[in-house]
Amino acid sequence: MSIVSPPPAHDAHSKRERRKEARPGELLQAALELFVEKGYAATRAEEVATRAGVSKGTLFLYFSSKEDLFKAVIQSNLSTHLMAWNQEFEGFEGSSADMLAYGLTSWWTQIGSTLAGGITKLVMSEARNFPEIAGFYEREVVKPGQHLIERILQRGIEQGEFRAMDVHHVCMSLVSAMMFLMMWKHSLGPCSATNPSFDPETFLRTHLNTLLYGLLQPAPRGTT
Amino acid sequence: MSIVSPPPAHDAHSKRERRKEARPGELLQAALELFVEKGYAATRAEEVATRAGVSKGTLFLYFSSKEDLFKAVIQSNLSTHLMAWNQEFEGFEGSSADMLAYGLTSWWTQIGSTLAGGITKLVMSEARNFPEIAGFYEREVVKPGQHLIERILQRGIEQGEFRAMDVHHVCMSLVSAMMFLMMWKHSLGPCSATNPSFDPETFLRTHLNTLLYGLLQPAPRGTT
Amino acid sequence: MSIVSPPPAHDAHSKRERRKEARPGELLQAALELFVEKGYAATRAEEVATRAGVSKGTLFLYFSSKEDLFKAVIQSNLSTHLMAWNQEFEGFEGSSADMLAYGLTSWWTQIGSTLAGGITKLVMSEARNFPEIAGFYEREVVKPGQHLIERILQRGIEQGEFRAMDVHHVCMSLVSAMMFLMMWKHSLGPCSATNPSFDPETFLRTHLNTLLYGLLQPAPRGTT
Amino acid sequence: MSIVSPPPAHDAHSKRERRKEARPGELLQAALELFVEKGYAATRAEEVATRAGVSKGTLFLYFSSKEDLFKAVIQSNLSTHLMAWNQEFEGFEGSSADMLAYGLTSWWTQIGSTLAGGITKLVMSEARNFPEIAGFYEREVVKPGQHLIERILQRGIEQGEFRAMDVHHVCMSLVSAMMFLMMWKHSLGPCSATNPSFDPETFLRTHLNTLLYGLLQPAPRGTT
DNA sequence: CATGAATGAGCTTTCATTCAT
DNA sequence: GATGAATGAAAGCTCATTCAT
Repeated sequence: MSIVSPPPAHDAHSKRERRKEARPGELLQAALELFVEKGYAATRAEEVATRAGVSKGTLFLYFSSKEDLFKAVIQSNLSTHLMAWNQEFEGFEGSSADMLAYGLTSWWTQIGSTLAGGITKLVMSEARNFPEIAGFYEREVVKPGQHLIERILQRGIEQGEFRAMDVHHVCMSLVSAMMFLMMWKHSLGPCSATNPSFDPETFLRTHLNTLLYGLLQPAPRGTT
Repeated sequence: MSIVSPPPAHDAHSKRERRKEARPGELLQAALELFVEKGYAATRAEEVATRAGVSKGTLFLYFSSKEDLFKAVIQSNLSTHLMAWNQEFEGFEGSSADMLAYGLTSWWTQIGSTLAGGITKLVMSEARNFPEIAGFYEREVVKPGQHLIERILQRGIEQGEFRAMDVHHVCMSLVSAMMFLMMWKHSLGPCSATNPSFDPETFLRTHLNTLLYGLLQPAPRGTT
Repeated sequence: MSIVSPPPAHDAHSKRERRKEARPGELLQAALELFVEKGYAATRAEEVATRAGVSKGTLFLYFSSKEDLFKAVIQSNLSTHLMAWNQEFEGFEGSSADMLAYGLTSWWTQIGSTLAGGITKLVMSEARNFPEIAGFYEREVVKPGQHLIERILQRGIEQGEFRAMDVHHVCMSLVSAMMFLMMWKHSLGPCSATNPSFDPETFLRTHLNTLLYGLLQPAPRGTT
Repeated sequence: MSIVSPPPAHDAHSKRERRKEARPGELLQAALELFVEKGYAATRAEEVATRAGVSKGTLFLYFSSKEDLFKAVIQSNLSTHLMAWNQEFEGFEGSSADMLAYGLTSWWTQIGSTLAGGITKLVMSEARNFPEIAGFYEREVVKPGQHLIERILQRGIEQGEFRAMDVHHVCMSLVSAMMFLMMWKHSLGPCSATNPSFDPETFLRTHLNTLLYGLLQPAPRGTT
């Protein structure tokens, strides 16, 4: 169940040929790890090749340039979990607040905290240099994700759980927390010895709770 | 009306000296533009110089290295604002909620909506490759910024406006919205024609309101 | 018959591999020539590469920096000889005076009269600017060289050939002659048409003889 | 009695004008010190100017280039002490051995150990790049120096103190010790923590004594 | 197909030299 | 004359890309 889709191994082929077919996937996996770890520019083509167990030259046999490799890495790794979540949404029975909590938790476990989270950071970092990728990412990830969250919010309103709201912008508030976590995990976080106690899951829970319950004292509410 | 270094007030100086005083500001402005536009690593030192109307060598007359230039860009565009805000905080008379609203608005007007907002995206993107800059940014911007917000939240609690909360994590919720805006504006935003209706100021207001008042219906409160 | 790295003995290799094995030697030879001719600082890395028949980049494939190249030049031209001489010393049967004579002659034949002699001049010239190289030279060449000479002198004393002496300083007297020759050959010598009759080998022999037998008339000895 | 010839100070001139006339001398002095200390290439033109108390531009008012400055430094500092010694030689009454000892001692005190010694090292280091200077140095310093030493040796032979010898080469043996000292003092010496006990004057004395008395045991002399 | 030696454009930084003031 | 801001030619080093083997 690797993020990278491994090619099916026809068992009639020799080991060597199977190896050959796996090459692109191995290279993509190596590239993914390194790009996430060090960034696109700072990753040398040879490193990718070495980690994939091939030589520099071979890399360029499968990808015409480093840029091409980058695009392939991103695209091959954006088969999002969104479809699964969409289905879960359809059958969910609990409150919409629970749904959000469940969604955020799942997201962090399955995406945010994994290499896939690094891809988001990568895409954000390189978007300006690779507009094509930015567009792809928005179409494949951002849009569907927003749609799902907005549906949950809408459901909450319709069921009387949530008060009326600007669904789109509230959705962004939720998304912002997720993006924040990914950027932190892959940018400043690793560079700072501070905030060592910062715990993503606690943050997510706090964020959601604050959004749900608000900060103001119940008492003086009507007063303001 | 540049954010960077005010024009010289002395009028007795020769044309050349006036140029000299203006140089650092011109270079910082050029660097800011190019860094935000193309990224730090992808911007050549000579480009910065050229855009500032000087030669390569002159850049290094004012900044000892490209990295030094980057730091100066951060400092002149962000650090200074933080100091000003800290002072405003001291004299602020209104409610803490107003204070947050005022702070977010000021931030958007003076930083978020300007090129300076791109610096954050820049730093996040390059942090792993330039740990020293990451450290510098954390020391000069993140820490002071968090400190300021947390003080406001604390003030709200002490004055009975806000309920007890995990100050640090709530602070992050506010920060996440700002960071989200900056990433959006400088990463995916410019690359996608979609979300044209997305309005940062409305988003900020919505975000703050949601944090303050919560999403849940007042009625079922306490029930959940 | 180059001093540097013997030609490959393996004959099963392809043309390309044979080149690869020869490269370091070719580069070292080119570097030696240019360094001696123009000085270390005044020699551009690319010149060395060009003279060795390769491109700039290739040089750095074999030597991680220009300084590294310099060290390798020292090592391949001087350090190796010292080790050989140390071994010869162990098996030498003749008188210590003969040993000195043999040593000086060998030195002149194998180092002093060759380009390798220029290295010493080179190191002396650049020592202040490249302390690390100076240290390297002292560790690799000066120390072992002095040690060898002092051992010979010591042997002479112990065998009753030489009278008691300040071994270290007498060693320096021998070294000074060698250094003088190298400085002369590579500094003033080539620039002056004078002293055409100056013959290094005769000088060395005279120097050693004078050191051995002294200048004073045997008669008035003890009187002074 | 500075090594650098200070221009005569006409007292009718104003202080400023006197300053102006002194400029070249001050620049030469500053350049001398820095060239000796750091070498020609490693000394920046601006450093020289700063040490002389003027600006970069002014340096080029007096010397058309750094190279020109270098030549001027060397030439203005080679007014050797040889004339004085030649005169002392004429009137010397003691033994020729004493004369050599006295000469070497004086030389070290007045030249070898001073900045002038550094000039020699400088000349040796840069001779290949400045053949003109090398020639100048040989004519003005080397030749007269050799001539003086050879005359002393000749006198020793004629007076029956010394045995017959190859005067020229023995002269070189003496010179080699002096050159060795200067190179050591200005090259490897300052870079090596080793040989801390190395004392130039002791070395010179030992060197001369060894040359005079030889190393071999008096007893087995006729035997060899 | 796979390799890895070789390439060379490209980048940051230095510093002698110029010239407007 | 004096100044010092500005210049731009180098130089060391990296790394994506090529291609002979």
